[in-house]
Amino acid sequence: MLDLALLGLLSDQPLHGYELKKQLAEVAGSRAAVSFGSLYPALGRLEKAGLVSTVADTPVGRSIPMTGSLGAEVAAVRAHRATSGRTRRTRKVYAITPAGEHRLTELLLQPATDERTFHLQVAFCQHLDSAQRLELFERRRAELAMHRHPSPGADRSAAGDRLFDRYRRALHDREHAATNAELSWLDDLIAEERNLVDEIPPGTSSAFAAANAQATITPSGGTSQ
Amino acid sequence: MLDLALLGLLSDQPLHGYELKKQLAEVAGSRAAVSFGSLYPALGRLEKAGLVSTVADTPVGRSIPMTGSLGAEVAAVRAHRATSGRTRRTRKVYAITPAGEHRLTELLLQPATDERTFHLQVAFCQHLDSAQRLELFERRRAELAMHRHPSPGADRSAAGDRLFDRYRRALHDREHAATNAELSWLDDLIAEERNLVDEIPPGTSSAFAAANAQATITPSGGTSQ
DNA sequence: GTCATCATGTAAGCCGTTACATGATTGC
DNA sequence: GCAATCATGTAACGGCTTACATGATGAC
Repeated sequence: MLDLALLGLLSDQPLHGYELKKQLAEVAGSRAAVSFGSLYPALGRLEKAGLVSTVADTPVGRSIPMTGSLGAEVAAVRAHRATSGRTRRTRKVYAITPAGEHRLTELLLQPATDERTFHLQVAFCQHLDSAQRLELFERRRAELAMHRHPSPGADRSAAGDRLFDRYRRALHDREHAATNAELSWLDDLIAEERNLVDEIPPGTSSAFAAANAQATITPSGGTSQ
Repeated sequence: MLDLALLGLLSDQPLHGYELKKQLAEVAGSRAAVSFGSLYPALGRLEKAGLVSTVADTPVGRSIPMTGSLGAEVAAVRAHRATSGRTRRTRKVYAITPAGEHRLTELLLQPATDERTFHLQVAFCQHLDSAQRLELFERRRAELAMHRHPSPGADRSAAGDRLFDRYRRALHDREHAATNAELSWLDDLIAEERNLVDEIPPGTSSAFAAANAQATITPSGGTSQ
């Protein structure tokens, strides 16, 4: 899980440990927060495995909106020089390596064991192509639909029935509603992804696909752009 | 987390390990499933601590609806004798002790570290009185409301903005919706609990309170309101 | 007599945590 | 100078998992 989070974050831009922790909480919600005690050893491990490498010290702060395929380190360094002349020797800035990118793709495709991992996979699924994303979403959907609780009113007598008090019933009903909400969220994602696949004939360059993905946004609740 | 689950389950009725695992998955959803590798050592630990004790072997299956204050072990043994003459020597049936009940109450009142624990606390909160339940629900509500994500449309520029792609936006929006859903679920629970407190003047016997809690049930059909 | 299920346990290991230790930079 | 924050790390430990080992019971 940590590897996925770290590699995913670093595939956006090079970062140092402290900043990684902050951005992780931001991207994946406070529930995915990790402690330094696991973060730094993990970075060391990833570096030893050749999946990330330390680059020149670069304060990241508010980065440039990432204009395109421009080498991320270069951009970051440039931003630094422009912003302040200070050097911060104590920071170790990590960047993802090609091997790391490869590993990231593996981690994104690998069936998620838990909710948090799936969450992270979605957060970084921009690195996949539409077909792979569809697989990701649909696998999750199948998983959810499988061990779905029976609906609130149904068949109280079946299944041993540990639901003999109001609180367990409330819990059970809420669980059911939450699952349904996630299912329809997934259905939306899947439907949109299918549209992308239809609009972009196979073989089209990923640059075009990426641009398209940015443009095609659902008008929902103020998420206009 | 395991202790809470085990003590909670055993406070309903005596059970052996294998059965505990099954019922745990049932009550708390498949996400709370534990493996034998942690279950049995945990039971051993609880026994050594005097929070549970082994009782005579009792096949539990469909237990009697737990008529009241009747000693649970006695009931279970009686059920056994009536159902079949077989003895299953290999099972170790555990029952909760008074010390265990006390510990259970502690665990139910202790601020939940994670979602799963809160889930379990609700599942077993029948053992608390209304005031304590209210505290439980309201603490959770405060927690949720605190690090609540900003609403979907709001203030894109703030907060460093790691939300530059549609998938992260979708994730973020869903998170927001899920939090709101849980908040209103909690509000319902809290409102109902307040009604109970109002209906039952302080000082009333807990037996009456329990009967009342059983009787005042929302007409299902979901969390309408 | 053999297979599936029920039933209990141990050992090794993974993945994360908290607590501790250290030091640089910035603002007052 | 002093405190708050930034920044990196280590050590000990906790809780849960998988894999392994064992054996009883019941169905066919």
